[in-house]
Amino acid sequence: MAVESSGATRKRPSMDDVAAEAGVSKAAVSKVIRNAYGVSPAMREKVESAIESLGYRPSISARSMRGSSFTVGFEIPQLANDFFTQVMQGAADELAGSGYQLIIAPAVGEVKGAPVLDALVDRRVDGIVAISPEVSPGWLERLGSSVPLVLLGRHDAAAHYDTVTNDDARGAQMVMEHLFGLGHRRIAHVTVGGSAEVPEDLLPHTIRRKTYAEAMAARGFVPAVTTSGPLEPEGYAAGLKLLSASVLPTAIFAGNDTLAIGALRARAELGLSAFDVSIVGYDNIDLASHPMMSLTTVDQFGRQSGSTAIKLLLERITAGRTQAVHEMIAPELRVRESTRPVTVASR
Amino acid sequence: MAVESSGATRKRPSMDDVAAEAGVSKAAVSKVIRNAYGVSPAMREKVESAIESLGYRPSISARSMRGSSFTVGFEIPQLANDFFTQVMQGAADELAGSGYQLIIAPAVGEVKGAPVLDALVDRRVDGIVAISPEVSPGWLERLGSSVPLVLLGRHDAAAHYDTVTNDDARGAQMVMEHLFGLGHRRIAHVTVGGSAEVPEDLLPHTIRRKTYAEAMAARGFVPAVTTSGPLEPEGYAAGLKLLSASVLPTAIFAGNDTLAIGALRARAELGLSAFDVSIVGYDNIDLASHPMMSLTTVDQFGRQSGSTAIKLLLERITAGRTQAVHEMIAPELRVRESTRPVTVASR
DNA sequence: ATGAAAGCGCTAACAG
DNA sequence: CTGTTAGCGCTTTCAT
Repeated sequence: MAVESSGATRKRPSMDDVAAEAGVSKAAVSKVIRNAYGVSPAMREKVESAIESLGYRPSISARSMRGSSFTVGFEIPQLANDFFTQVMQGAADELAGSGYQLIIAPAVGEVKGAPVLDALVDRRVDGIVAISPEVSPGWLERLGSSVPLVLLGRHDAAAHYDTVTNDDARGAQMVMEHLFGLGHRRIAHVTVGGSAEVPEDLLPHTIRRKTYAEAMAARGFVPAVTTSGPLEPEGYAAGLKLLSASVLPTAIFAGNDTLAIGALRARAELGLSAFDVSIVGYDNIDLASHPMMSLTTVDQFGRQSGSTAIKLLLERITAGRTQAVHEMIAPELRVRESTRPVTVASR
Repeated sequence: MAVESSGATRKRPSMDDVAAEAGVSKAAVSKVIRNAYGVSPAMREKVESAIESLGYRPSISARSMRGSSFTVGFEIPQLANDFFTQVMQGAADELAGSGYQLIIAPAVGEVKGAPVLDALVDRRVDGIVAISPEVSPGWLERLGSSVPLVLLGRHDAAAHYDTVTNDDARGAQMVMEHLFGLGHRRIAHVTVGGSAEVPEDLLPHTIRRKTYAEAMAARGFVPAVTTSGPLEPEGYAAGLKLLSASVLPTAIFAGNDTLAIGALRARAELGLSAFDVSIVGYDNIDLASHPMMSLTTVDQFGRQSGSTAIKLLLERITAGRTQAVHEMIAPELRVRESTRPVTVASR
């Protein structure tokens, strides 16, 4: 009787319809779907079968006007980056089965992070995980005081949001020691341009760059920094420029694996190999371990970062934690074949 | 006066607050933010400055209860696949500046497509783009009759949703001709398992597999199909199995590039090269053109598919089109170095 | 051109 | 344990 099979598009049933079908009040239905306290087994039974037979699904829009949306937003600055993909996977896996739905909002083209974060808040997500290298700490503090917020890849000593990051200084230091140990002196660095909004020492790329420059200076070598966009083709362009110069670097430390893959592309295209110029990345994306790529890099445990971020967020959402937590993951160097001892010829 | 700088978290302003601040009615404010007909310049001016000074942002949840949510949902079955990333990029770029926000909902782990599509509808998105190889045509027809819907990678002759796909039979045919032309006879195929819910001839992977099997049979060769999961490690496992057998295939046609990269990993790890066994993929992800990978594959223009899907969706959303459109993109073979003429030794 | 009022589908007191 | 009653912040008739 509740089942109609007419072809017409019928309005989706509301809570009122369920209440009517079950012969109970709206409030009762609400309690059942929320597993709230105070429903008799009989009531639950009636309501559930009404829900079933009507195919009722609660409107999240309506729910979120009073209660929660059971939705977690994840803002990313870029789609074409396997490291971010890895992080998102960790987050998605961690969130699975929690009753919350993950929605990913990419900041694409000219749109920086803040408008996307706003868009998420406008949609009343219960919490936000973000990778937002473009947004100022002040702006984030304000956001964090009105919605549970976890930032990935930020070294902010924030009061109103959590952070999950890796020790970029340590990671970059390991890279430099590795290269120095191989005898390299003319080491170039490719970095991703930061934002004027954000202090230098808060962002992975600027910390890596700074660590690089200091390590070079400490040995009396001349730092050579190339600023690049974040995409593989841009890493390729940077690599092409460096490897077409009159005097080549013996090694390139790319700010991340995506750029390193681009640099490898340039190196291979110019007929060069690891014996001519070493290349190091940062992130340890899955591709880095591929034997045909074999990229020396720094593992910063993307999946784990993603899942940690969700854990922290859920603490804020469900347990109501309000004190900020800042997690720092210890990075590990992965030495592979893209780096070689410097040769006599190239020295 | 409207600007307060207390540290306390103040409630975000509602339309009522704006109306009060501007000294007009709620309805007037609503008209202004919707650019609706019938607002005097003076009114618009007053309202806009009130919005500005209060930092007002409309609640999408509330709006979507009567009107629209200005949100487009994109469901994907997998995060770790560069082809999907490419498609999403095309979609994101096409949607940029349209006033709609893109939200991506991944179907992760055990969760198949349908629950995620439901979650999107529960959140009242204005339209959905989906890559859902697991959902039956009937289910999709029902969904499509209640919300604008575009499916990628489906060959369904659907009445209530649009499709954007490539000619998989043609693409697979080109692969087989290429391999036959190089003298290959023992060609193995790695496919992604389909769903019992969906007829064989509607899905890219099953069409490619069928085309492969027919092409082999037509030449009197024995088809050898390995079914695999969709992840790179699974492609690797399949490759490892095939390449550790007592009699090796001379070529492997992988169902997509992700699997092919996995197969390449196995090949390289076993100390084999294209001279021993050729490997072909399908998709032409960016990595395929990398000189260190150089994967022969079929270009199915992911970015273009994504942008086409959004165009079609917007036609349904804004222009109210209701007649289904089915777009088929012509694939192109990209011959690279992962395939070689069969050698005397391996023949 | 503007505003008052009803209502979208739900949750949250509060009564009974 | 159950139902009634207000809203949540918008959009939408319908008057004015």
